Amino acid sequence: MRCAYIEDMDRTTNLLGALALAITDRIKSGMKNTFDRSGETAAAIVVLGYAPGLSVEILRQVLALSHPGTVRLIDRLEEDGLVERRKADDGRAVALHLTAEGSKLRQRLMDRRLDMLEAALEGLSDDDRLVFGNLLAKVLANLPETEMAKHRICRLCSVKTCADCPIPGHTI
Amino acid sequence: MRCAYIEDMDRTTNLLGALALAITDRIKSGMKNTFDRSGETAAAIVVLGYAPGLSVEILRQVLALSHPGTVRLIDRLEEDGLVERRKADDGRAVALHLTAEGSKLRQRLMDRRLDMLEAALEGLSDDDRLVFGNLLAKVLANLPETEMAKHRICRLCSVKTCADCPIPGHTI
DNA sequence: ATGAATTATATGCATAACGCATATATATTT
DNA sequence: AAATATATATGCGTTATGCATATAATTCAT
Repeated sequence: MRCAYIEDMDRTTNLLGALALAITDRIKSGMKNTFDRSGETAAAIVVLGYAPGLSVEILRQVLALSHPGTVRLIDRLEEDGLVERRKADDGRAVALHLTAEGSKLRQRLMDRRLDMLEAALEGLSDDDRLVFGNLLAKVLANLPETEMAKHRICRLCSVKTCADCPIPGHTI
Repeated sequence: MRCAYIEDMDRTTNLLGALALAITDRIKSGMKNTFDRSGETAAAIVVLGYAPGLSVEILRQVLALSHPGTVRLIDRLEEDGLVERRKADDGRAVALHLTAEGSKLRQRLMDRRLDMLEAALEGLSDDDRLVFGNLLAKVLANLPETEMAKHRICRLCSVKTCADCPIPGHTI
């Protein structure tokens, strides 16, 4: 026999999974309409906007891809004219930079993501939104187990600075 | 100039995207440890558990894949010994059924998903959890625009019945 | 009731997005 | 200066997809 209390816990747990899935579906599909690539390609563009000159190795860790996977991802973005490989201080490394076109696309991707999120939150009152935001922040603050996980969680975020970011000690 | 009100709205919007991404990352990675396939394959197993005898065509709509994509997905699951194609009433159609092994794997996948979700909610008080669950339900209730979208949102859910499901009129 | 349209599935072929193993170039350490 | 470590790139294979098309069964219109 299970008490109502436990049932409520299960409900919250499962609902979080359902909403997370629905929201990422929508964001992915919205972004795919703007930029016809899948996987971590869009995330790479957003991250490179926050961290111009990033190396392939660090980008790899943020995207949680293999080394060759990241190299090929950058190959594709370079072919698309969205990213440039430049010389880095460390002669082994490559400094990745968005082109002007890449920056424009990045803004469109981020806007599209926010559109999808806004639409999803349409039914919430202003009060509900505030409460919801604070709870989201509380959950987010507990999630990352490493420094890199913080960057990873924020790899699609639309914030200029992370002053408001609930994830402690996170600056990209 | 932007007022604090708008800033809070933006924060909630963005945080929902960040949390959704982090949670689906974790669920995907947890499920992948249990079952080394990606894409919609795990979702197919969960859905077929709820709807034994489902046709490829309906499954295709739930998973939002192309027809050939779904046929090949079922080919893989059949090769893995997880799904069987049986005769359907409609002679054109195929009735998809999980094998015993498929059902066992399905339970492991659903357990793994709940484990990841439980871990994410660890930092919330019981009160917070209830409030959070009600807000998640409110957002979820507004999301689906078609009947099929309801099934799609619930394609990984861990619920025997949808009596508690916040999505109106949803029975699989 | 029969031919036409529709529906369900499957196959041929191609591609995007990866991973593993390995090679190469540059830095760092001993 | 040699050995080791680090950053990137390439060869090759695989998984999960899509588009175009073929085949089989059902439904509909006459």
